[in-house]
Amino acid sequence: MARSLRKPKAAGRPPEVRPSAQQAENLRRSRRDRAVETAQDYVEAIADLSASLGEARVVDLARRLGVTHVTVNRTLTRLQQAGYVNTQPYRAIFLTDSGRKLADECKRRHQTVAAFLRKLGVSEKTAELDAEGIEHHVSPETLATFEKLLARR
Amino acid sequence: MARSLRKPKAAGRPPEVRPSAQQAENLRRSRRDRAVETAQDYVEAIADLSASLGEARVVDLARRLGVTHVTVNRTLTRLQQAGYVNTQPYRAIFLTDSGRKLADECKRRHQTVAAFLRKLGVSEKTAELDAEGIEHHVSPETLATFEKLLARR
DNA sequence: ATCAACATGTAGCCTATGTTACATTTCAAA
DNA sequence: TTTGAAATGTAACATAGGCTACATGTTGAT
Repeated sequence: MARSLRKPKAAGRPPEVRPSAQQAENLRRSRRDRAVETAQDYVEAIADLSASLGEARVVDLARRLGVTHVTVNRTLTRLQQAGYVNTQPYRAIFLTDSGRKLADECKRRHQTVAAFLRKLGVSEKTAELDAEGIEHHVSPETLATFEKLLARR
Repeated sequence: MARSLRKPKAAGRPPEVRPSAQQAENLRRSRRDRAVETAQDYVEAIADLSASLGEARVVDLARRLGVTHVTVNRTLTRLQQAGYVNTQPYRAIFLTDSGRKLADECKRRHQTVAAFLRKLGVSEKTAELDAEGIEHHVSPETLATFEKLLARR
């Protein structure tokens, strides 16, 4: 009843390599994306806080992101290595040009996704909630489609 | 120029507790969701492989998910603890009732999202790619909206 | 000018998810 | 029936992202 562990020499399945490989690639990308999601959430939060409070501090970021200041600290170290932020001990956090650019892209994408969902009839709260997760997985093509549909009507 | 580290006693910002707290909660949820994303990807893959090959084996899963068999192995251990799969050493992997139910939900959600994107005019390939990442972040309300719009027209 | 309270930093621990390298088991074929 | 290649399992390591507990720095108020 159970299939053998080894596939028979010549028999085997047809070369179903493509679909599986394609899916694997999709999932791999999906995972790889996760690595940058954090960076995006951080730079976006830093940009917002800088705009509303004049500067971004560790505690504010922690509150905003829903984590402890320790997590914020460690992540900031990596973001600095990645060239997105400038930090000095006990000082406020500033975005680099690269960080600011990323933040702008993220904000725009987030707003587009949220606006699109609202336009579809999704409630304000849910749209915001879902956009938070979805925004990181929307390709340029899909984003463009959203924008086009938002412009119409 | 730099704002003080401590906020002035009474002055401070207005109780901007809500927006920030809400955002933090959204992000927290977004993160929490990640924990189950893996389970969903796995049970979905197992269901598909079982359907197409008669059973799901570790190598097939690894190929399909784009990871090594080691990662698959460890994850399966946790999925078994979570009650989604049944495994025995050197044997094929089987979904429990609970696992099958989860897989069905995921598949349905994935197909809905992909179909919705295609209907918007997104290309086949991109729709599939984006759906892979988006599906895990679509709330029941948004999914229902997608389905409603798919039914129309 | 002092100092207590708050912000920030550090040490150490945990889980999830990846990896490579190597050991063990299975089974189709010689 | 033997056997070797493929499948599976295990050991040991790395990174990302959480946490608590504790140490250190800063500064508004006294």
